[in-house]
Amino acid sequence: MAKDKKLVSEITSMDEDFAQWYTDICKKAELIEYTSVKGCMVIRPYGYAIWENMQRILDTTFKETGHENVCMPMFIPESLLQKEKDHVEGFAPEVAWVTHGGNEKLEDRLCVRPTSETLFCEHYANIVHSYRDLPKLYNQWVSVVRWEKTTRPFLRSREFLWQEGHTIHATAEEAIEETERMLNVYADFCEKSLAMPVIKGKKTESDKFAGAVSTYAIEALMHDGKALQAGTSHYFGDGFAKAFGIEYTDKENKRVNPHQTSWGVTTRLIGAVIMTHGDNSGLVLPPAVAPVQAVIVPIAQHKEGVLEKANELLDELKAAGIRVKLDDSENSPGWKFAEYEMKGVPVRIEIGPRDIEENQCIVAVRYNGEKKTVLLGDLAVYVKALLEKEIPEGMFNKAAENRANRTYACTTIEEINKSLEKGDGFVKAMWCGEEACEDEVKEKTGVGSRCIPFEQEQLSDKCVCCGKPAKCMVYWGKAY
RNA sequence: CGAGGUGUGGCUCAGUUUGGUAGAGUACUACGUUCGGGACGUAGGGGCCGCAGGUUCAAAUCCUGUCACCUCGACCA
Repeated sequence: MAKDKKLVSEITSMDEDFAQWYTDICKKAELIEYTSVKGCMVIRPYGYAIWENMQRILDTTFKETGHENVCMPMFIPESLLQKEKDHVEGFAPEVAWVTHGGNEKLEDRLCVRPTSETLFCEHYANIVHSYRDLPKLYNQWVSVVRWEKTTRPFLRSREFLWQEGHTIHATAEEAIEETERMLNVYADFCEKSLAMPVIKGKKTESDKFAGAVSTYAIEALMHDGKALQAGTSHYFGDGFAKAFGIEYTDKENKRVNPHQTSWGVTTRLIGAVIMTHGDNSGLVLPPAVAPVQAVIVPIAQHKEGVLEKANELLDELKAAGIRVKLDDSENSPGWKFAEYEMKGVPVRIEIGPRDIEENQCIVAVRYNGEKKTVLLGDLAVYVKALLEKEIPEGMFNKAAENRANRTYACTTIEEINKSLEKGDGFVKAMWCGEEACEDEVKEKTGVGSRCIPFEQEQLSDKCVCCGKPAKCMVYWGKAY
């Protein structure tokens, strides 16, 4: 077991050292390891277990909403990728190509999927013939490859794990409803399971997915005031259907094109959790996705009765359905405290000779550092309540407060610049809808449009940039 | 791709200016003492000093080339 776990930098000196703080946590909490494959990373067991928990929760919801899991090939022939013009233009600069099979050169080279719309389309074209075949609600858990120039663990790597949902519907209304429904699934997951507040909204024209009619997104604000897109949901209209020749016969015996959606979240969510909740001592995990929800640290474990009692507590908490671990290694208690704080374990239970005499133990909460003495008889119920209610709610409120402190409502460019002097964050400002203004705001202030939130506010009736009548309020922010 | 920086035990680095036995901290192994916030002692193992050439009696150190990685800028879940 490696023991040098101290964080090199601290979050208090946020601006310069934030990136260092972030990568330190990724490595020291044993989430990842770098490899000889540039821009890719090993997700280690502890990091992968977080992802598995996210998968389990989301997949359960997908099943409840009627989706079926499938698996498409990893390769897409160039000819297939070419069929939808906007789509190929958007993805071409960042796809990896397979040019040879063994020693033979391929006639139609294959790209390693950057996303699977084209494959799903080909499949739909084969199986959708009648209105009775619709809708089809699919999802797949796979990895995709995008040849990024600069990479960062979880936030941007060349290969990443994700879930991509793809659905096809008879009508536009149905498809739009699905797009919004899945965005809400993501938002609920982020807010309830990850304790991370998000803004739900629509992307501007310039920022939408390649080939989409409209793109919806959830945006979260990180510790350092930068915005992170945590999930997307796209409505495609019938554009892909036309390009791929997907048609069905409706009730009136007419041939028509169906309407499609796709939506996805990725292992980036792990990065979002780190940067939303992490602190100077390391990672802070929301209980719902923490691989270990509670750790028992015995004090003076060589003394009689300590390990026996610790094991009793272990069994009791396990029986209560808590993911609990007893660390009976030879490391000192202080070392163990620091170790599990680094790894973000939500609850720590200390049990030593003094406690055993008093029939109690100490329960420490990771996210706020609070320690309490709890009678052994009450422990399981107490910890269960912490994990299910108090900790997730407390973490959410803390994150929401940070976001509120870093959200600025502005009516002029000058005001935006002045606000940002206090630190990066979300800027709320009115917009006329013109791309020129969107670009100008970014150029003059450094913040780009993140989304047009569903929850609109009327901050003023003029565009923050050109002063012409405003169409909507936009969230602006710096991206990673 | 444009600019800057760094390559030395697993990790963090010193040593390079001025060439002369390969260093420290930490981690690792063993034994003993410890144990309520990253314990201590003793002993031990571990290096083609990024790679390839060159100069020299002698190169981690000087010269040439090369590769890799990191940070900052444009694109991106």
